[in-house]
Amino acid sequence: MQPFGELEAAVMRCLWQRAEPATVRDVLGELTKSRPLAYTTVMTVLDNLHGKGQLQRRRRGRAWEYTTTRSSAQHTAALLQQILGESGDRDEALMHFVADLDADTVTRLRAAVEAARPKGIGA
Amino acid sequence: MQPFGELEAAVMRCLWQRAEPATVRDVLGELTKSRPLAYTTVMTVLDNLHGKGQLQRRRRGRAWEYTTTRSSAQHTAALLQQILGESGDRDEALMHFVADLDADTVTRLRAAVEAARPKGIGA
DNA sequence: GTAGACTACTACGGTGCTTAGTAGCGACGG
DNA sequence: CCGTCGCTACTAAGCACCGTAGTAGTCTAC
Repeated sequence: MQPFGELEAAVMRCLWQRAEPATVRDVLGELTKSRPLAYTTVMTVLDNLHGKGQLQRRRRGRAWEYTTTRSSAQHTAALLQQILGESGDRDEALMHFVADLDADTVTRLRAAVEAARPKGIGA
Repeated sequence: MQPFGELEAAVMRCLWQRAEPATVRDVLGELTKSRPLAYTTVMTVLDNLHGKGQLQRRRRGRAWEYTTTRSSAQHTAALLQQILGESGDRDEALMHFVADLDADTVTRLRAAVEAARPKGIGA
């Protein structure tokens, strides 16, 4: 699972925002607000993302209806996980990471960490 | 600042491990332990990484001596930061991220978060 | 001044993303 | 029943980046 290309990212963003299943035409309509794109271009991208497991699809009439397999947050979390996993020094990296966060985010992170400590169920 | 290629990553790992400045020949010596590479290949990669700002270099005799501009941990942290920044829902993403961490890492993360709370100096 | 080492410049193949065309199929309207 | 329109599947070309390396030029040391 590697980072998306530019257009792929735009497509994913579009799908994440609307929370509802979208057809090629839906996505095309959204994307062409900012730049001209061919119908087939969007279709190819959607098909590629489906092939990569990033999207699910179901028939609606003659068109496919695409949905993201993971929420944006889940995807981001998985990316973070992966980056951290590839890192040599997880702990050091986490330290730096937290140190660079703004105060507000640190607060939320602290809440999350506390919530994730149910007394020691750990691995 | 995007993820490294395979060889680039190997070079960075090599430089991070040895903590000392390294010449092309040094890196070549290290990398050829696992696979055959041409001197110029390594040179090109080092030069590219330097061009991308990932490496600094200084003359030593006639050769360049390369050093990483950031520690491995800093680099990882920056990547994490970037991923998170590109995400739509930072908070949700962090929640998922923490939820997926193993207990040990959560413990360390908690320590990091606590360390980052010097009473409320916030942004 | 000749040899060796090192750099700069150049180049080519592969892969993945972006972009899109063409052909074919199926449904609906007349 | 037939044509048109929309949609999909297949195919493909351009571009960028990475990996890989050769060649030529320069500088030092002997």
